[in-house]
Amino acid sequence: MRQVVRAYLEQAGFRVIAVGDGPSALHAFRRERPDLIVLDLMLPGMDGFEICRTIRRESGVPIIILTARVEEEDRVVGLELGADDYITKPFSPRELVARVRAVLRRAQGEVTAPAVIRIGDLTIDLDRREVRVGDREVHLTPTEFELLATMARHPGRVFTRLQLLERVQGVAYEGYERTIDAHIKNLRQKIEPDPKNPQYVLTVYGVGYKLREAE
Amino acid sequence: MRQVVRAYLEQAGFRVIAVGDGPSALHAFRRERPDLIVLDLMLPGMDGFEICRTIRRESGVPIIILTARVEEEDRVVGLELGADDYITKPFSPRELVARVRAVLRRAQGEVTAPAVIRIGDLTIDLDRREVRVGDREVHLTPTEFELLATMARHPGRVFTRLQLLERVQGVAYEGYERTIDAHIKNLRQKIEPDPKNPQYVLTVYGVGYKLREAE
DNA sequence: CAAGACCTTCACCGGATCTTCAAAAGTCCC
DNA sequence: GGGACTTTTGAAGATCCGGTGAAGGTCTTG
Repeated sequence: MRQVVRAYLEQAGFRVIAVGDGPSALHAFRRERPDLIVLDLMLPGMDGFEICRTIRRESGVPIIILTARVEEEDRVVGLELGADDYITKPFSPRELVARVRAVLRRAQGEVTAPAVIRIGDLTIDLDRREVRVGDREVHLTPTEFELLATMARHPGRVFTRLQLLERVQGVAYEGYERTIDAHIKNLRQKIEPDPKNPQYVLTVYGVGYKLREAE
Repeated sequence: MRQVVRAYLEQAGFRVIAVGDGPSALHAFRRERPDLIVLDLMLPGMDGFEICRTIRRESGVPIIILTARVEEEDRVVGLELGADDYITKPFSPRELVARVRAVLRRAQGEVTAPAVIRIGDLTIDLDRREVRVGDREVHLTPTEFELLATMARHPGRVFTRLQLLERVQGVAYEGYERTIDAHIKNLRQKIEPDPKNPQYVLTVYGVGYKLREAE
């Protein structure tokens, strides 16, 4: 079994260290600091879950549990102990390799999404909540940022004041539509080179506002 | 089916948007920017793999494929298209929830790469759980360390109090969001040269906190 | 089992931000 | 060019938000 897994993973280009019991596994983990661990729960010498727990206490290394235990309970426990994936035997070696790749892909940095929108000189980073004009960072209030971000997710599309209000203060919007105007004004002061002649936040007369599209 | 999945995920504390066909899925994805997508391959109106591929072109959002197709070939293709996990029917809802958590855990934070993070004079060793300012070691409580470590895994990214709370006391968070403020205050006392003018742990007004990026 | 460490909650304060209004300026269409 | 309507703008008062210190509760550890 161990040899099959090793062979397939090496075939796929990975360097593999294989050991045959729990204590050896812990020891090898501490010595080698692998990029990923495939852990068979049925190792002699130590409860598999216990090994998983111990490793998790010491490190965030990706762990794929491989086992004959098919009980739902075991799967849930394994995943909640911090395993990244849980594969039951019999399994396809090709699938194992694909799962190893998927977990590594995610674990080695492929973080969720850049989430950066660029329009002309304007850069909007949704995760960081940062807005830059050229390379000058501008400070926006929460409402201003939310307004800009809302329009930036659909450049060119027109938003009515009501839509913007809802987005900005939640569905339970109530109150003066014109409040949006005030925020738009402040936003323009901050991001427009010439607030009198907006080139980013455009007015759609009689309807609302929209953000210019990237060219 | 959709309702079952929705019910379980909501029960687990997630906010769910459910749609019933391919084009709606793409549309909802673009509009809502979810943290994770559970994708049924058998949606009407569009090939499931095609949807997966399209989303992957636009974003690194975590995707879990859910399907009745049990062929090894399909699994491998799904995972290689960039899916993070592949679950076949019939599946246990509890397992689905556990897998959603596992993928999110990995995607949202726990990047394995660097165990030591340096930001200015601040050094955070995740494996050793040690923090130094300059070469003075500072003692942090478990909660303080967890807070700092969470933000340090994504310097610059903004975390809401709720996200931090969840991370610090597990998914079953409950209680006062502003508890976080107290920990932040204590953390600042320990690591900031001038706690009144933080240069590491920054407040994002109306949203939460973030850690300064390394320059 | 008791001391100490740690966590949670609360209420108050000052500052940041939001809302509202009315006047001024602009736009549209005949 | 003019009337009706819409948007812009500045300012002021109201509101919201984060920082803080203290008090009490809970968990850990010897």
